[in-house]
Amino acid sequence: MDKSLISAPIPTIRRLPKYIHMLKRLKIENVLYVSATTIAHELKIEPILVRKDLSITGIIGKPKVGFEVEELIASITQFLNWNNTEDAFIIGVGALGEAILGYSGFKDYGLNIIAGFDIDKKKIGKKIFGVEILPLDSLEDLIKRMHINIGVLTVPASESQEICDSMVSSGIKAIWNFSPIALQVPDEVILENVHLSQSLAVLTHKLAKKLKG
Amino acid sequence: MDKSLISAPIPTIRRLPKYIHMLKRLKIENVLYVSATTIAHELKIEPILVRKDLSITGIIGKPKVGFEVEELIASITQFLNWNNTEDAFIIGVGALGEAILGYSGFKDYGLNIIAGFDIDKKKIGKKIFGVEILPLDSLEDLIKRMHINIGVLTVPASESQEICDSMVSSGIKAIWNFSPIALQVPDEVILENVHLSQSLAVLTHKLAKKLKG
DNA sequence: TTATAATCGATAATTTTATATCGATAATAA
DNA sequence: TTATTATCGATATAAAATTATCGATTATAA
Ligand SMILES: NC(=O)c1ccc[n+]([C@@H]2O[C@H](COP(=O)([O-])OP(=O)(O)OC[C@H]3O[C@@H](n4cnc5c(N)ncnc54)[C@H](O)[C@@H]3O)[C@@H](O)[C@H]2O)c1
Ligand SMILES: NC(=O)c1ccc[n+]([C@@H]2O[C@H](COP(=O)([O-])OP(=O)(O)OC[C@H]3O[C@@H](n4cnc5c(N)ncnc54)[C@H](O)[C@@H]3O)[C@@H](O)[C@H]2O)c1
Repeated sequence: MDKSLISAPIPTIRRLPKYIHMLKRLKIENVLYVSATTIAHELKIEPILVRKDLSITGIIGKPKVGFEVEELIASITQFLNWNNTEDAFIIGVGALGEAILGYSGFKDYGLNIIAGFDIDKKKIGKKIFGVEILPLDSLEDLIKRMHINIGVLTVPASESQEICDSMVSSGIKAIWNFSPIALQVPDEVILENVHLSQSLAVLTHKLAKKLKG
Repeated sequence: MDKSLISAPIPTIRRLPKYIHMLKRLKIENVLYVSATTIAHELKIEPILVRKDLSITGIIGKPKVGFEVEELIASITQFLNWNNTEDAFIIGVGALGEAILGYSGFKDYGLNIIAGFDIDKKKIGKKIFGVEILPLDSLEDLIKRMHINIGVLTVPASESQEICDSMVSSGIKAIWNFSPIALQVPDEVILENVHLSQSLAVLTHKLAKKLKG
């Protein structure tokens, strides 16, 4: 049975990486077992929620001791399909694009960026963190020929819908969008947005209440 | 009555910036009125949910026409307290920190980064995008003296708890954390995490289901 | 060996969030 | 002027997510 085929609530999926972060640290510290209670305490969530989240990945715990750390990492990783890294393109190698390109951590999250695309002639042809920057013209052809499923979109907001359309027409399956725009994509294309403004909204609203209230 | 003092569900707060993005575009296009139906259609959410979200900011719509675009922008902005930008420090001016520092968009989201801090001597003393980079040693003193409320944390994960503790002891009120770590802060300190792995988890999980299922 | 304590995991209850219904309102057209 | 239509916003319902309860299990200590 392939774990990554099971459905889960989005909130659960979003918490799973938090568990992985903690578990990997525990592994480094040579901790063999960890209980839902311990995880919950560190991550400030309820133990019962931790157990529910973990159980969806198929792991079975041991009463009195908890879960085996390595087994749990493997279970979550399989569930997220992070054991199979997907090759991806990034479009727009500016400040943010370059930071993402240079971040080695994403390989642990199932993402392997193998090429960047830009319109800036000063960037095209160069290698950034070992990844070649290619002209935008070649994007469509390469998505098709290399069967790329994921596009990371870090172009200016004004350009993103156009690039998005171009990727979609080339058969891209999922777009990880960083531009502050509500991209229009067909139902079958997975769109995941990183809108930092959303996170900041929560922060500023809470802070305003704290300072004034 | 100060709008930013009203409580709202977190999901609502997280959607508000999406409305602002769309509304600002409409304003540029000289659109005067917009209905919840129109917003809902573009953002792929239910009209009733849009109305509920907007109503929490105190706006009152007009039957048959909808909401006045400018008034609605003002209403949401006030609710999020984005009309009062907060001065902030950023700690760790690496690839990501520099991208954030250079991003002019955050001023529209109530955040004004006025100084960066790092331990890298090559960076200290320089100005990046007009913002001075100062030595980490001066962080605590400056938070206190300048009454800084927000710290943006973009140091390596191994360093972040220590810097976090240092900011907390200097009286910081809110931390916007980008490192993949569950920071421990006292209850009264607002902690907002940007864990890109969470977003990626949703994407990879959906993609795996799509490709295999 | 037996009692104790911690934890798991199934089921139930509660809370939160999203959606549906419908009368009231205001613009538009007959 | 009056009918029609789109939309708002209050109230009600449904769905989703979280939290509580409790018997079963197993390591640890008496
Ligand atoms: N920098 C941040 O912290 C930050 C934060 C939130 C959102 N964003 C969003 O991320 C995106 C990128 O931001 P940035 O700060 O890196 O901007 P940037 O200007 O530094 O980089 C944009 C890059 O895209 C390239 N580009 C422009 N048009 C292109 C096209 N049609 N095809 C391919 N490449 C093209 C440019 O040459 C440049 O290299 C923007 O949409 C921005 O709103 C950035
Ligand atoms: N780059 C990305 O796309 C990305 C994505 C997700 C998360 N992150 C996280 O963001 C953080 C920064 O990532 P990055 O790619 O910019 O790393 P980076 O190595 O480019 O930058 C880190 C910066 O922090 C400085 N620094 C180190 N120790 C410090 C200390 N004690 N005090 C002050 N400054 C210190 C370094 O000199 C450097 O300038 C990391 O925690 C990383 O895991 C980055």
